[in-house]
Amino acid sequence: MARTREFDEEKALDAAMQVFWTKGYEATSLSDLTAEMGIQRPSIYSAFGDKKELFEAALRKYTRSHASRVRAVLQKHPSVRDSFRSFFESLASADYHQHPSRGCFCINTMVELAPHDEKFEVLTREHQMYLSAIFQETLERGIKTGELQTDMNAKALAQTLVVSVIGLTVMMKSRPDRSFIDHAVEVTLSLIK
Amino acid sequence: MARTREFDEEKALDAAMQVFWTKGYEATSLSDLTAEMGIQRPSIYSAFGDKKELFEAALRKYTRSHASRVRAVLQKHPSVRDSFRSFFESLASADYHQHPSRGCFCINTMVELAPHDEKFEVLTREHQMYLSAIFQETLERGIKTGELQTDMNAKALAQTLVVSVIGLTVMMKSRPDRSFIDHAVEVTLSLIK
DNA sequence: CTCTTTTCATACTGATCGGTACAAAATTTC
DNA sequence: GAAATTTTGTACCGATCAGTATGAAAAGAG
Repeated sequence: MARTREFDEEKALDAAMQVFWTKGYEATSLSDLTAEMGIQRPSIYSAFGDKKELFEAALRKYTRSHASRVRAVLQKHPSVRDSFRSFFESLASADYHQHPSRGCFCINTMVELAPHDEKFEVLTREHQMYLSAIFQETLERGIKTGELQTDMNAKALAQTLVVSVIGLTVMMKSRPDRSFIDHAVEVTLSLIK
Repeated sequence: MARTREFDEEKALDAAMQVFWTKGYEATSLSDLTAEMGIQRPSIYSAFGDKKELFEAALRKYTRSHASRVRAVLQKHPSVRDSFRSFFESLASADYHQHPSRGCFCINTMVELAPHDEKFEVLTREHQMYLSAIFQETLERGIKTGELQTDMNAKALAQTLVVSVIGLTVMMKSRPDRSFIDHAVEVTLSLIK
């Protein structure tokens, strides 16, 4: 047939994800992208479409891998409480000493694009709903094993935990004292009874 | 002396605040600003400095008025619990049926600029700390009047409530079911014992 | 009224934006 | 090998970006 593609599409998309994650959509230029992806503009357009489509592909890649990482952490401990503690503590310490604080790509997109673009409103909402469902399943596992109170509202608590994760992730971008985050985590975990 | 300024500086700054609040820093152009502020570019530069300085002035105006609105709501009811309920419910319903969801200007800035610009990291952090202090004072008032348990950690709970406010505000940008927000508010309020 | 000083509107700057036309390079099929 | 087809690098497109030079308009001071 013809010439074969010289670059690895997955590696290029991953590089694009890193740039968009770090700088956001508007602040990322095509020149930033070609530099980090290691390919030229026409290759980007032929492989991924325009800037918005590339961003969408990058975000989808992120949410997929993020969801599977969260699932893994929540299944790491037999105790549901330990799982959530481990989840919140990794969240708090992960980006704490890295600059700039990239936070969560999906949350960043909720703030920057969701209000002005329905596609991203839906995409980000679906990811949060998925996280909420994972949290709920985990809580229900705890109820079944007898670790958690049988009369708790697993759905409502799962939704609250999603809100807390978002709040913590965003709050960390302003670099408050470590104790601020630790207190909030501690109080939030106290909801899991 | 000389010619007097024809525009109202406060009104112009307020218009700039609305634009930046709605569109963010990067997505707002000087042309957007001149159109909404009703003045020409040289007037902006002579009165406020460059785009970043104007943004900073707009954010400072926002945080001042936001802080006083929050203070007012938290003092509206004799009962601290009622005050927080009223605060969270106004938060949940305020922007619920407006498009686009502007959320909170300070939170938007935490996501867009704080990670890349220390000035805004500090500015947004200070505002969150101030909110946390208001929350804490309100909780301590409740302890004094006997409405709340005397052994509660007012500081830790105030910080948790700040995190919840941020989480709720950002979550609403993806327009989840109303019940999602209501559940999270209900569970969060249950922390105020 | 004249002079001085500041604000204003217009129009422009170089730089950068997202996106593409085009032709050389490369690879498979025949 | 030659032809066909796709990718690649370069170089460019018009549009828009943030910011400014310039001179006219306006208003107080003498």
